[in-house]
Order: sequence, then structure tokens, then C-alpha cells
Amino acid sequence: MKKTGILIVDDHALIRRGLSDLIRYEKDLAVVGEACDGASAVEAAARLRPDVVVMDLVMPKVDGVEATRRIKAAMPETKVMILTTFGTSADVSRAIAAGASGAIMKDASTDEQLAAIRAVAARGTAFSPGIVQVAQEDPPPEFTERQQMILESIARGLTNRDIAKMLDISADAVKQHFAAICSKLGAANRAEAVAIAMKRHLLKA
Amino acid sequence: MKKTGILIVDDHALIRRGLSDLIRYEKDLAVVGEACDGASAVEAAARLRPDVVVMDLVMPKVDGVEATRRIKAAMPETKVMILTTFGTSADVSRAIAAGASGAIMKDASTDEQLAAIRAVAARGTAFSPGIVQVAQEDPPPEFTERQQMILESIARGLTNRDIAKMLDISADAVKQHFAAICSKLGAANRAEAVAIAMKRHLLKA
DNA sequence: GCGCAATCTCCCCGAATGGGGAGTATTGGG
DNA sequence: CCCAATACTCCCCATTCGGGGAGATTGCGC
Repeated sequence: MKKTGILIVDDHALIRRGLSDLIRYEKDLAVVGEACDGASAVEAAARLRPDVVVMDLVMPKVDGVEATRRIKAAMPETKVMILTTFGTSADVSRAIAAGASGAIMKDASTDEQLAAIRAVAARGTAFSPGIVQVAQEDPPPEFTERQQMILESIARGLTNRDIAKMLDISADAVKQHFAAICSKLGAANRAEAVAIAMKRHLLKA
Repeated sequence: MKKTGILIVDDHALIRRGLSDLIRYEKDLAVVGEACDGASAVEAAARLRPDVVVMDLVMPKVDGVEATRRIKAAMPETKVMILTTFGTSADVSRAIAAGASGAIMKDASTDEQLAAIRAVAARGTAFSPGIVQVAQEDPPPEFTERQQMILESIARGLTNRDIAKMLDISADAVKQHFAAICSKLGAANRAEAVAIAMKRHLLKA
């Protein structure tokens, strides 16, 4: 029986080594390669043709979401499983939208992680409980470009007038946008909006 | 020659496995135990008497800083080396203050990590370049209890009056405290204060 | 074409914020 | 013992914020 070929993608050498060691003793699984960033992951996937790519999201150069998108575009039959630290991250939802077949937390047990890899290889999907909750119950709000820009400006301490001058619009328009932002985030004011946005990774840390 | 005994403390099974596998092939080092949270780390350290404890900072129950403090209090001769994801975290500085002998990034190469472990065991200290910078150039601001409480309240969207009522003081007093917070953070207003505090991990994510 | 969402303009208003100054009490270290 | 830091009270004042409503525009999908 052919083993399931796995490509490990993570910028942390320790995680790669841990996963590699974990898989080594499983007779139905085999590590066919490793990559430490998104760009080399896409290249390695094309070259090694793994059955499953186990992918971190936070990585230098090209992040996991974009790498997933590129791999699925070039090789739709390749399964991508996300390995994430933050189950609450909006990135997880974006990765699923980009074509990932599963997602599991880094702090899950190794048994759960192996089970998730096998489930993705066999049935095509696998999500750990915490992630399903987040992805389904709590869809991350989507901001328009304007809203994103204004939220970032607010986090930098700018006033409505500052932002208005910067964008060359009226301060009232900025207020309107901010009201929409608050509504989407469920925030009462700027300070809470920034706090919620950062917790949900909608603002670059 | 006696091997250097190492206790691995991290809530991520993959990291423990990676470190364990890494150390396995080093003839001067030996893993004597593992722990997955701060509380069991303190207990394991007392029981196993490792030469070096390799410790994560972000952990359930008791965090790495507090675990470091307790281990150094009970066994001053035991060296603690911090293994951290965020070199820019204020926690690193606090861990050093709590008695940690070294710190290295999780995304460093395994060679660097082994070198750091050996340096801590032999010379007593080891810091990766990025961490020295942070710890020396950018001392994290320290908040009083009152300031911390008020900053957290602000991040929850409360107004000065809300906070005043909650703490049973005047709104003016809250303003004074907040002015001190802004001064320490270099923030112009609440929104920026929250953003800066969260970036520097002075507010729980 | 119609509705809809996003964008923007202008108006009003009360509440909240941020920045001054002036003063008191307590506590802990030099 | 004095000084510095912390904590709190009260005052004034300009600016900013947050929430209304009313209306115009673009562009996109049905």
C-alpha cells in the first residue's frame, strides 16, 4: 500500500522536526519534504507532489493563506491542512476560503493531529472543534478598503479630522465609516474597536 | 562525563517532540522530563532536578514568567532558558527579571537553539541577538495596578465615567491615570494606547 | 430599470475626551 | 526627615467623539 505523502510547511524548525518525528512512526504516512516559508512551499508542492500539505499560517515572505491559494490553483487535487496557533484568527477562515481542506490547532494532542491528517487525506476535510465554532458561529467581519484604512488610522491615534485630511474627504464621511466599523465589530468606541480588531487579528499586530 | 539534564516545558506537544528529538542526538545533553504547563513544570523541576529548564512563556494555568520565578525561588542553581515566539514581548523582560538565564526565539535555527542551551548550562547566560536588543533598548513600561485596571477597562470600551463608577473614584482621577498611561506608551489617545499596548503584549490578546 | 451597498456631503446636539492648573493624603526609599 | 511616587479631588476649557437625520453619487447585480 502506498503511503500518504506529506509536505511540512512551517517557519519554526522545532515544529517541522516535531511533526516529522511524529509521522516517522506511522506506517501509512511519510514525509516527502519540508519548507520553511510560503514561497518555497509552493515550489516544493509542485516538485514533490505530496498528497497532503500541512501548513502553518504565519510565515515570512508568502503567508499560509496565499501559499494555499497558489497550491490549490496549480494542483487542485492536493489537500492542504492548516496548522494554526490561533483558532480565533480570521486567517483560518481566509485559508478555508482559499481552498484549505482542514485546520487543527498547534496545541492539540499529537493523536488529534495525526487523526486530522488522515481524515484530510481520506475524506477530504477535517476541522478541530474549536475551529469549526469560530468558522461557523463567528464569521469574521469583512471591511471595505476604506474601512480598513480608517481602522488602521484610528489605531495609529489619528483623529477623524486627521484622517479626513489624509484621504481628502470630510470628517463626517470618516465618522460614517467608523460607525460602520463599530457596528461590524460590536464596539462602543474607538478604543474597543481597536481592541476587538487586534484580538481577532483584523489589524496587523 | 555526566550529561546535562534538560526539562522541556511547553504546552505544544509538537514543540516538545521537536526539542526532544533535537536533543536526543546530542551526546552531552539528555531530556530528563517534559511538562505542558507552568504548574506541572514547577513540580517536575523539584522532582527531576534538571540542570536546565527550557521554558515557553505562553502557557495555560501558570505562565512561564511565574513558573520561572517559582523554580528559581526553590532551586536557584537550576538554569531557566526561555523559548519564545515573540522577541518583542514584554514577557521576555519580565522572565529575565524573574531569574531566567537566557532566551532564544522559537524561529531560530536548531543549531542556535542547541548552542543557547549549552551556553546557559556552561556559562549561565545566553541571549539571541534580537532579544538583547529588545531587553536593552526598549524597556517595557511598567504599570501600577490602577493603571493596568484602567487600561483594560478602556480596551473594553468603557468611558471614564464608567470606570470611575466601577472603581468608586472621580472621573478626574481616571483621566489622570489615563494621562500617565498615555505618557508611558507614547500614545496620543485611547485608541492608540490600546493598539500600542496590545502590540507590546501589555494587554491580554 | 430598480434596489442595494458603498461612498460622500452637510447639519445639529450632547457626551466624552484631553490638557491645563491647584491642592491633599499616603507610602516607601534614600 | 524629606522627597518622590501614587492616588485622589475639584475646577476650567477647547476639541473630539458618537449618534441622529436628510440627501447625492456611483457601480453592481437582479
